[in-house]
Amino acid sequence: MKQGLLTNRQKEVLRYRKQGLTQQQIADIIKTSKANVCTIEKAALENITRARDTLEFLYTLDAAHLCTLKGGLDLLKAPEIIYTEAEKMGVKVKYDTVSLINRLRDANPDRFRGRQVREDVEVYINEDGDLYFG
Amino acid sequence: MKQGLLTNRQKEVLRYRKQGLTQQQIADIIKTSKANVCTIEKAALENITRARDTLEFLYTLDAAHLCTLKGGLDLLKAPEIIYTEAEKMGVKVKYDTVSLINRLRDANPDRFRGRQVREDVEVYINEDGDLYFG
DNA sequence: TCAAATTTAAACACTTCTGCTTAACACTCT
DNA sequence: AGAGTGTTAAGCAGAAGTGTTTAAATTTGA
Repeated sequence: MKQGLLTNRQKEVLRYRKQGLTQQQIADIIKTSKANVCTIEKAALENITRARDTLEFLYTLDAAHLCTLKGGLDLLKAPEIIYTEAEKMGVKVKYDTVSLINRLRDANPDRFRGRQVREDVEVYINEDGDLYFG
Repeated sequence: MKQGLLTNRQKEVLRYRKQGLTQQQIADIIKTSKANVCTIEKAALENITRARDTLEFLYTLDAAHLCTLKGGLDLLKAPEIIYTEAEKMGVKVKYDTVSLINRLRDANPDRFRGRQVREDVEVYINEDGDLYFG
Protein backbone atom coordinates (compact mmCIF):
# COMPACT_ATOMS: atom_id res chain seq x y z
CA MET A 1 0.00 0.00 0.00
CA LYS A 2 1.08 3.51 -0.69
CA GLN A 3 2.18 5.31 2.45
CA GLY A 4 0.92 8.82 3.01
CA LEU A 5 -0.81 11.26 0.75
CA LEU A 6 2.26 13.33 0.10
CA THR A 7 4.62 12.54 -2.76
CA ASN A 8 8.37 12.69 -2.19
CA ARG A 9 8.41 15.87 -4.21
CA GLN A 10 5.84 17.43 -1.93
CA LYS A 11 7.62 16.39 1.25
CA GLU A 12 10.86 17.74 -0.14
CA VAL A 13 9.32 21.13 -0.81
CA LEU A 14 7.65 21.28 2.59
CA ARG A 15 10.95 20.51 4.33
CA TYR A 16 12.79 23.23 2.47
CA ARG A 17 9.97 25.64 3.15
CA LYS A 18 10.13 24.79 6.84
CA GLN A 19 13.78 25.77 6.68
CA GLY A 20 12.74 29.16 5.41
CA LEU A 21 13.82 28.87 1.78
CA THR A 22 11.95 30.77 -0.94
CA GLN A 23 10.28 28.98 -3.81
CA GLN A 24 12.98 30.25 -6.16
CA GLN A 25 15.73 28.86 -3.98
CA ILE A 26 14.00 25.52 -3.82
CA ALA A 27 13.45 25.56 -7.58
CA ASP A 28 17.18 25.96 -8.07
CA ILE A 29 17.97 23.15 -5.67
CA ILE A 30 15.55 20.62 -7.10
CA LYS A 31 16.14 21.82 -10.67
CA THR A 32 12.74 23.02 -11.81
CA SER A 33 10.77 26.26 -12.14
CA LYS A 34 9.53 28.33 -9.25
CA ALA A 35 5.99 28.07 -10.65
CA ASN A 36 6.28 24.35 -10.31
CA VAL A 37 7.46 24.63 -6.73
CA CYS A 38 4.41 26.72 -6.04
CA THR A 39 2.13 24.11 -7.59
CA ILE A 40 3.78 21.32 -5.66
CA GLU A 41 3.59 23.19 -2.38
CA LYS A 42 -0.05 24.00 -2.95
CA ALA A 43 -0.82 20.39 -3.74
CA ALA A 44 0.95 19.37 -0.55
CA LEU A 45 -1.12 21.72 1.58
CA GLU A 46 -4.29 20.52 -0.12
CA ASN A 47 -3.35 16.95 0.66
CA ILE A 48 -2.85 17.84 4.30
CA THR A 49 -6.28 19.43 4.40
CA ARG A 50 -7.74 16.36 2.79
CA ALA A 51 -6.08 14.15 5.39
CA ARG A 52 -7.66 16.25 8.15
CA ASP A 53 -11.07 16.12 6.48
CA THR A 54 -10.82 12.37 6.16
CA LEU A 55 -10.22 11.82 9.86
CA GLU A 56 -12.86 14.40 10.66
CA PHE A 57 -15.32 12.22 8.79
CA LEU A 58 -14.73 9.37 11.20
CA TYR A 59 -16.43 11.41 13.90
CA THR A 60 -19.59 11.52 11.82
CA LEU A 61 -19.67 7.74 12.06
CA ASP A 62 -20.16 7.99 15.80
CA ALA A 63 -22.60 10.82 15.34
CA ALA A 64 -26.23 10.76 14.27
CA HIS A 65 -27.50 12.59 11.24
CA LEU A 66 -29.21 15.73 12.45
CA CYS A 67 -30.37 17.57 9.35
CA THR A 68 -29.45 18.78 5.89
CA LEU A 69 -28.72 22.41 5.14
CA LYS A 70 -30.05 22.74 1.61
CA GLY A 71 -28.22 24.66 -1.08
CA GLY A 72 -29.43 28.25 -1.25
CA LEU A 73 -30.23 28.47 2.45
CA ASP A 74 -29.31 31.63 4.32
CA LEU A 75 -26.43 30.78 6.62
CA LEU A 76 -27.97 32.84 9.41
CA LYS A 77 -31.01 30.59 9.46
CA ALA A 78 -28.90 27.49 10.04
CA PRO A 79 -28.56 27.79 13.84
CA GLU A 80 -32.31 27.84 14.44
CA ILE A 81 -32.78 24.75 12.28
CA ILE A 82 -29.99 22.97 14.09
CA TYR A 83 -31.20 23.92 17.56
CA THR A 84 -34.72 22.77 16.74
CA GLU A 85 -33.58 19.42 15.41
CA ALA A 86 -31.18 18.86 18.30
CA GLU A 87 -33.96 19.58 20.78
CA LYS A 88 -36.12 16.95 19.09
CA MET A 89 -33.30 14.50 19.70
CA GLY A 90 -32.86 15.63 23.27
CA VAL A 91 -29.28 16.79 22.76
CA LYS A 92 -27.93 20.17 23.75
CA VAL A 93 -25.80 21.78 21.05
CA LYS A 94 -22.34 22.67 22.30
CA TYR A 95 -22.17 25.96 20.39
CA ASP A 96 -24.00 29.26 20.70
CA THR A 97 -25.33 31.00 17.60
CA VAL A 98 -22.20 32.94 16.80
CA SER A 99 -19.69 30.16 17.30
CA LEU A 100 -21.95 27.77 15.46
CA ILE A 101 -21.86 29.96 12.36
CA ASN A 102 -18.11 30.33 12.69
CA ARG A 103 -17.73 26.60 13.03
CA LEU A 104 -19.81 26.06 9.91
CA ARG A 105 -17.72 28.47 7.87
CA ASP A 106 -14.40 27.28 9.25
CA ALA A 107 -15.17 23.61 8.78
CA ASN A 108 -16.06 24.12 5.17
CA PRO A 109 -15.05 27.41 3.60
CA ASP A 110 -15.80 26.28 0.06
CA ARG A 111 -19.38 25.37 0.75
CA PHE A 112 -20.52 28.93 1.35
CA ARG A 113 -20.82 31.98 -0.86
CA GLY A 114 -21.23 34.94 1.41
CA ARG A 115 -24.29 34.16 3.54
CA GLN A 116 -25.56 31.47 1.25
CA VAL A 117 -25.11 27.72 1.39
CA ARG A 118 -23.81 26.68 -2.02
CA GLU A 119 -24.49 22.98 -1.89
CA ASP A 120 -26.23 20.66 0.53
CA VAL A 121 -24.39 20.24 3.82
CA GLU A 122 -25.13 17.25 6.01
CA VAL A 123 -25.07 17.98 9.73
CA TYR A 124 -24.22 15.34 12.32
CA ILE A 125 -24.32 15.55 16.09
CA ASN A 126 -22.91 13.28 18.76
CA GLU A 127 -24.11 12.79 22.28
CA ASP A 128 -21.77 15.51 23.55
CA GLY A 129 -23.47 18.08 21.34
CA ASP A 130 -20.47 18.31 19.03
CA LEU A 131 -21.30 19.10 15.44
CA TYR A 132 -19.74 17.65 12.30
CA PHE A 133 -20.41 18.41 8.67
CA GLY A 134 -20.20 16.21 5.62
CA MET B 1 -10.61 21.15 -4.29
CA LYS B 2 -11.81 17.69 -3.55
CA GLN B 3 -12.92 17.25 0.03
CA GLY B 4 -11.68 14.22 1.88
CA LEU B 5 -9.95 11.08 0.72
CA LEU B 6 -13.03 8.93 0.90
CA THR B 7 -15.38 8.60 -2.04
CA ASN B 8 -19.12 8.65 -1.50
CA ARG B 9 -19.17 4.95 -2.18
CA GLN B 10 -16.59 4.36 0.53
CA LYS B 11 -18.42 6.51 3.08
CA GLU B 12 -21.65 4.71 2.27
CA VAL B 13 -20.09 1.32 2.94
CA LEU B 14 -18.44 2.49 6.18
CA ARG B 15 -21.75 3.82 7.44
CA TYR B 16 -23.57 0.59 6.77
CA ARG B 17 -20.73 -1.38 8.35
CA LYS B 18 -20.94 0.81 11.43
CA GLN B 19 -24.58 -0.17 11.63
CA GLY B 20 -23.48 -3.78 11.76
CA LEU B 21 -24.55 -4.91 8.31
CA THR B 22 -22.64 -7.69 6.55
CA GLN B 23 -20.93 -7.13 3.24
CA GLN B 24 -23.57 -9.24 1.51
CA GLN B 25 -26.40 -7.16 2.97
CA ILE B 26 -24.70 -3.98 1.84
CA ALA B 27 -24.09 -5.46 -1.59
CA ASP B 28 -27.82 -6.09 -1.93
CA ILE B 29 -28.67 -2.57 -0.83
CA ILE B 30 -26.26 -0.77 -3.12
CA LYS B 31 -26.78 -3.28 -5.90
CA THR B 32 -23.36 -4.78 -6.45
CA SER B 33 -21.32 -7.85 -5.49
CA LYS B 34 -20.07 -8.60 -2.01
CA ALA B 35 -16.55 -8.83 -3.44
CA ASN B 36 -16.91 -5.25 -4.54
CA VAL B 37 -18.15 -4.18 -1.13
CA CYS B 38 -15.07 -5.82 0.34
CA THR B 39 -12.83 -3.96 -2.10
CA ILE B 40 -14.52 -0.65 -1.37
CA GLU B 41 -14.31 -1.13 2.38
CA LYS B 42 -10.67 -2.09 2.15
CA ALA B 43 -9.91 0.95 0.04
CA ALA B 44 -11.70 3.09 2.60
CA LEU B 45 -9.63 1.73 5.46
CA GLU B 46 -6.45 2.20 3.46
CA ASN B 47 -7.41 5.79 2.82
CA ILE B 48 -7.94 6.36 6.52
CA THR B 49 -4.52 4.91 7.26
CA ARG B 50 -3.01 7.16 4.61
CA ALA B 51 -4.68 10.17 6.17
CA ARG B 52 -3.15 9.28 9.53
CA ASP B 53 0.28 8.77 7.97
CA THR B 54 0.04 12.11 6.25
CA LEU B 55 -0.58 14.02 9.46
CA GLU B 56 2.08 11.97 11.19
CA PHE B 57 4.54 13.28 8.64
CA LEU B 58 3.91 16.83 9.79
CA TYR B 59 5.64 15.97 13.04
CA THR B 60 8.81 15.15 11.15
CA LEU B 61 8.82 18.74 9.96
CA ASP B 62 9.36 19.89 13.51
CA ALA B 63 11.91 17.19 14.04
CA ALA B 64 15.51 17.01 12.96
CA HIS B 65 16.88 14.27 10.77
CA LEU B 66 18.68 11.83 13.02
CA CYS B 67 19.92 9.02 10.79
CA THR B 68 19.05 6.63 8.01
CA LEU B 69 18.43 2.96 8.63
CA LYS B 70 19.77 1.42 5.45
CA GLY B 71 18.03 -1.40 3.66
CA GLY B 72 19.35 -4.77 4.80
CA LEU B 73 20.13 -3.61 8.33
CA ASP B 74 19.28 -5.90 11.22
CA LEU B 75 16.39 -4.36 13.07
CA LEU B 76 17.97 -5.24 16.42
CA LYS B 77 20.92 -3.04 15.63
CA ALA B 78 18.74 0.00 15.05
CA PRO B 79 18.39 1.08 18.70
CA GLU B 80 22.15 1.37 19.25
CA ILE B 81 22.53 3.48 16.13
CA ILE B 82 19.68 5.70 17.17
CA TYR B 83 20.92 6.11 20.75
CA THR B 84 24.40 6.98 19.55
CA GLU B 85 23.17 9.60 17.09
CA ALA B 86 20.74 11.08 19.59
CA GLU B 87 23.52 11.42 22.14
CA LYS B 88 25.61 13.30 19.61
CA MET B 89 22.72 15.72 19.29
CA GLY B 90 22.30 15.96 23.03
CA VAL B 91 18.76 14.60 23.00
CA LYS B 92 17.48 11.78 25.17
CA VAL B 93 15.42 9.23 23.26
CA LYS B 94 12.00 8.74 24.78
CA TYR B 95 11.93 4.99 24.20
CA ASP B 96 13.84 2.08 25.65
CA THR B 97 15.24 -0.63 23.40
CA VAL B 98 12.16 -2.82 23.37
CA SER B 99 9.57 -0.10 22.86
CA LEU B 100 11.79 1.51 20.24
CA ILE B 101 11.74 -1.64 18.16
CA ASN B 102 8.02 -1.97 18.65
CA ARG B 103 7.52 1.61 17.60
CA LEU B 104 9.60 1.03 14.49
CA ARG B 105 7.58 -2.00 13.48
CA ASP B 106 4.23 -0.47 14.36
CA ALA B 107 4.89 2.79 12.59
CA ASN B 108 5.84 1.03 9.41
CA PRO B 109 4.92 -2.63 9.16
CA ASP B 110 5.64 -2.85 5.44
CA ARG B 111 9.20 -1.66 5.72
CA PHE B 112 10.46 -4.72 7.55
CA ARG B 113 10.85 -8.36 6.59
CA GLY B 114 11.34 -10.31 9.77
CA ARG B 115 14.35 -8.71 11.44
CA GLN B 116 15.58 -6.99 8.32
CA VAL B 117 15.00 -3.44 7.11
CA ARG B 118 13.68 -3.76 3.56
CA GLU B 119 14.24 -0.23 2.32
CA ASP B 120 15.90 2.85 3.71
CA VAL B 121 14.03 4.37 6.64
CA GLU B 122 14.68 7.97 7.60
CA VAL B 123 14.63 8.63 11.33
CA TYR B 124 13.68 11.99 12.80
CA ILE B 125 13.78 13.17 16.38
CA ASN B 126 12.28 16.18 18.08
CA GLU B 127 13.46 17.98 21.15
CA ASP B 128 11.21 15.84 23.34
CA GLY B 129 13.00 12.70 22.21
CA ASP B 130 10.01 11.56 20.18
CA LEU B 131 10.87 9.55 17.11
CA TYR B 132 9.26 9.70 13.66
CA PHE B 133 9.99 7.71 10.56
CA GLY B 134 9.73 8.65 6.92
C1' DT C 1 7.05 52.58 -7.71
C1' DC C 2 10.09 48.56 -8.67
C1' DA C 3 11.61 44.23 -8.11
C1' DA C 4 11.17 39.99 -5.97
C1' DA C 5 8.07 36.52 -4.36
C1' DT C 6 4.04 34.13 -4.88
C1' DT C 7 -0.09 32.55 -7.19
C1' DT C 8 -2.94 31.14 -11.01
C1' DA C 9 -4.27 29.04 -15.49
C1' DA C 10 -3.97 26.05 -19.41
C1' DA C 11 -2.22 22.27 -21.60
C1' DC C 12 0.37 17.79 -21.90
C1' DA C 13 2.08 13.01 -20.97
C1' DC C 14 2.08 9.62 -17.39
C1' DT C 15 0.67 7.26 -13.59
C1' DT C 16 -2.49 5.94 -10.20
C1' DC C 17 -7.12 5.26 -8.29
C1' DT C 18 -11.95 3.65 -8.51
C1' DG C 19 -15.60 0.82 -9.06
C1' DC C 20 -16.89 -3.18 -11.22
C1' DT C 21 -17.13 -8.32 -12.67
C1' DT C 22 -15.84 -12.98 -12.34
C1' DA C 23 -13.80 -16.57 -10.08
C1' DA C 24 -11.41 -18.76 -6.64
C1' DC C 25 -9.90 -19.39 -1.67
C1' DA C 26 -10.21 -19.37 3.56
C1' DC C 27 -12.76 -19.49 7.92
C1' DT C 28 -16.37 -20.48 10.98
C1' DC C 29 -20.41 -22.21 12.25
C1' DT C 30 -24.09 -26.02 12.68
C1' DA D 1 -20.54 -31.37 4.05
C1' DG D 2 -22.90 -26.95 3.30
C1' DA D 3 -24.12 -22.24 4.10
C1' DG D 4 -22.68 -17.71 5.38
C1' DT D 5 -19.04 -14.34 5.66
C1' DG D 6 -15.01 -12.28 4.33
C1' DT D 7 -10.61 -11.90 1.31
C1' DT D 8 -7.89 -12.09 -2.75
C1' DA D 9 -6.50 -11.78 -7.67
C1' DA D 10 -6.75 -10.41 -12.52
C1' DG D 11 -8.46 -7.45 -15.74
C1' DC D 12 -10.95 -3.42 -17.59
C1' DA D 13 -12.74 1.42 -18.58
C1' DG D 14 -13.22 5.80 -16.90
C1' DA D 15 -11.77 9.30 -13.66
C1' DA D 16 -8.45 11.74 -11.14
C1' DG D 17 -3.77 13.02 -9.59
C1' DT D 18 1.25 14.36 -10.61
C1' DG D 19 4.97 16.86 -12.33
C1' DT D 20 6.12 19.81 -16.06
C1' DT D 21 6.34 23.99 -18.96
C1' DT D 22 4.99 28.48 -20.40
C1' DA D 23 2.87 32.70 -19.61
C1' DA D 24 0.31 35.99 -17.15
C1' DA D 25 -1.45 38.06 -12.83
C1' DT D 26 -1.17 39.27 -8.03
C1' DT D 27 0.89 40.28 -3.54
C1' DT D 28 4.47 41.92 -0.79
C1' DG D 29 8.26 44.66 0.92
C1' DA D 30 11.80 48.12 0.61
